[in-house]
Amino acid sequence: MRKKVTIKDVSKELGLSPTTISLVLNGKDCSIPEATKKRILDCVEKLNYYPDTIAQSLATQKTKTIGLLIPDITNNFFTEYVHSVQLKLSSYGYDVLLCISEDKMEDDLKYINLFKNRRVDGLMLAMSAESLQPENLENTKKLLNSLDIPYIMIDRYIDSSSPYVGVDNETSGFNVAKHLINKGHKKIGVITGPMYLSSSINRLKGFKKCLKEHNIDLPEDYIQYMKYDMKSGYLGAKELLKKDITAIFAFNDLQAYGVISYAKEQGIKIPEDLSLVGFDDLLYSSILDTKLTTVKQPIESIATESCEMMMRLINDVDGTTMIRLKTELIIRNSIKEV
Amino acid sequence: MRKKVTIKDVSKELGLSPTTISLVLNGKDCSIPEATKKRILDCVEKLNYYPDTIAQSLATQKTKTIGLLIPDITNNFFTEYVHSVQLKLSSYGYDVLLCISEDKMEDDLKYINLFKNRRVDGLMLAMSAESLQPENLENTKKLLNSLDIPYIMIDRYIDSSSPYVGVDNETSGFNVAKHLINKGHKKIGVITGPMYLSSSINRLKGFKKCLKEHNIDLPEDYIQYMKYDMKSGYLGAKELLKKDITAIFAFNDLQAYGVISYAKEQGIKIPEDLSLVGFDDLLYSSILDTKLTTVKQPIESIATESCEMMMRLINDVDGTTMIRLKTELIIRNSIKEV
DNA sequence: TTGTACGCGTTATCAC
DNA sequence: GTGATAACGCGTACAA
Repeated sequence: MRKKVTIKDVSKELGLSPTTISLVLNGKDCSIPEATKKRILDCVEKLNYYPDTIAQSLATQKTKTIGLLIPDITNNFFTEYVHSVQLKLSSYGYDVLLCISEDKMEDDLKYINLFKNRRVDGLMLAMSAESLQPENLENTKKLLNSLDIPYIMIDRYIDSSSPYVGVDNETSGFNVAKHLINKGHKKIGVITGPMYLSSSINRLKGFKKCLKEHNIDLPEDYIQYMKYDMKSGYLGAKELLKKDITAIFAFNDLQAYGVISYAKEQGIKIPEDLSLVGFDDLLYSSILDTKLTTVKQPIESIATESCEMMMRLINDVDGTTMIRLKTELIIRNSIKEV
Repeated sequence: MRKKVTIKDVSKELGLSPTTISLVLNGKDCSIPEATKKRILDCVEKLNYYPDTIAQSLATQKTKTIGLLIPDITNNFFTEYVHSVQLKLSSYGYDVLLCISEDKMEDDLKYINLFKNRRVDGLMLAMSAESLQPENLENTKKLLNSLDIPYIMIDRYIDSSSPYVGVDNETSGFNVAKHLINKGHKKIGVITGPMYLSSSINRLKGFKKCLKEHNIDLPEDYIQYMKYDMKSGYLGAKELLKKDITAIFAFNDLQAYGVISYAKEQGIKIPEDLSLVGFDDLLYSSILDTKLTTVKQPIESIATESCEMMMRLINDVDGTTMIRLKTELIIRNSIKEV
């Protein structure tokens, strides 16, 4: 194992002081002759010197690392987000430390502490559902406030005091309702996510608003309050299909897959017997036997916007800290006109 | 932003030397009175002191970080692996730096260099298909050999000179063939992955071996050499269904989904008109309309074994460096008896 | 049992 | 234009 080449080695080789070399390498070319500059660069190349990130971090107190916390890795919405973020941040010279909380508050805490210890320069957080429950909310807020690291919330937010990037869930919910109503549906069941997540709250809000505008009733038992996974979709469908509904709005695609699974089991055909809308537009939604009509989240834009916001926070430049992106209704063939 | 508490602060507060405190904190309790120990621990608690990871790293030359490189984040095989690894490593006190190569050799190179710069303590690599192509293999080997960091290959290997964890693909391929043959199939089409990936090579090898043992022919045009994604499955099915085959063995589940998609489009029923086997047992395979018979990779075991091997390499303890785990054939209903 | 002094590899400050 | 020197915060060998 060959020894690491340090700046001193370069210094000795050239008979120049480390300071000078450091200046050139970091582009702080106050007043160094081109000739010397070239000599340094050549020598660096020759010796294959590159600065030690650790030592750099200690000296500058910056790690060029961003902590990224997501609740669920089986949900492709988050994995695609992780990918885009990693790509984008790397173009800024930052790397990402990834942690997965499995929607447990305990892990949020554990990993945020880990990020603090690692002295990451910024945090991008999609907090666990548990941390956002009413009884834990105060503690979560306290935790975030005590952070001396810039952070932004992703996908789910607490309140306007924290920087946030996500989609306009209210309008999205509204648009789904509008589409279903246009197709003649009046008895629509809903499968929500956890109702302490802003995404669920707002999707439902927009949905209800549109129904109200059309004087359509939404009985409380048409709403199944569930979690954001496949099993919840299955169970929700089971309940809803006891009522005489003609359509289901699942608050994410995983749930919609669960609905499909239950319908299949019961010999209920989609869209002939039941219309279905999802949310997210995961990869699989386009290849299922019943191609799913769903709301597409602009994952790449979310990633781009959140990375740019992060850079703004880190570099202390002004700009908006609350971004809600538009979604797009992708119409496939899981909805029938009635 | 309050100042970080350093060991000196603790030292001053107590009137003890930093050395003593450091000793206690790192459990090197050679001979320190319980009383002093407690005083120190209490004070550390009170001041909320925790050591600076960066400074620690610089001093010890260890970062307690593992670089994890995967080719594709939309493939749930890898995401589930990432999750398990992160969990397992964190129990050893290690964190993971994640990079995704999108199967590009250029990115393998870029990220491995990044890992080197970051001075990670170890590398876990699922190299890109491109890096493993014959024409690039020499360069890839050279790159790996020049690494002065312990590394292991995941899922796909080069040769026995590199530590490796994966599954026994040959036996797996053999077992799929056996199952299909038992069900009466004789005309079986195959959709492979890139044939410079060990996984593909060995799956095909085992598959052919079993066919040969049963004196069953495998015409060259029953084999579609493709990539490990959904589109390849679609295209492969399109070709294969021009022949009079009764079954298809797709080398991963994503491809199988592609086959399903094409079959659906053509009104070909699975398993009535066509039998299908996949590989991986992704989450979705159990909920598709046609529940997929597939080979389950023990992802958690792969993660566990690879993390343990990593720890062995890092701590220089002996042990096997080549692990091939057993797979399990999950029989659902995508195969018909003929 | 405890303290001193130095090394880790940079960057930054301030003379020269 | 260039070069000492300190600082970053911790670990550790060695001395007391």
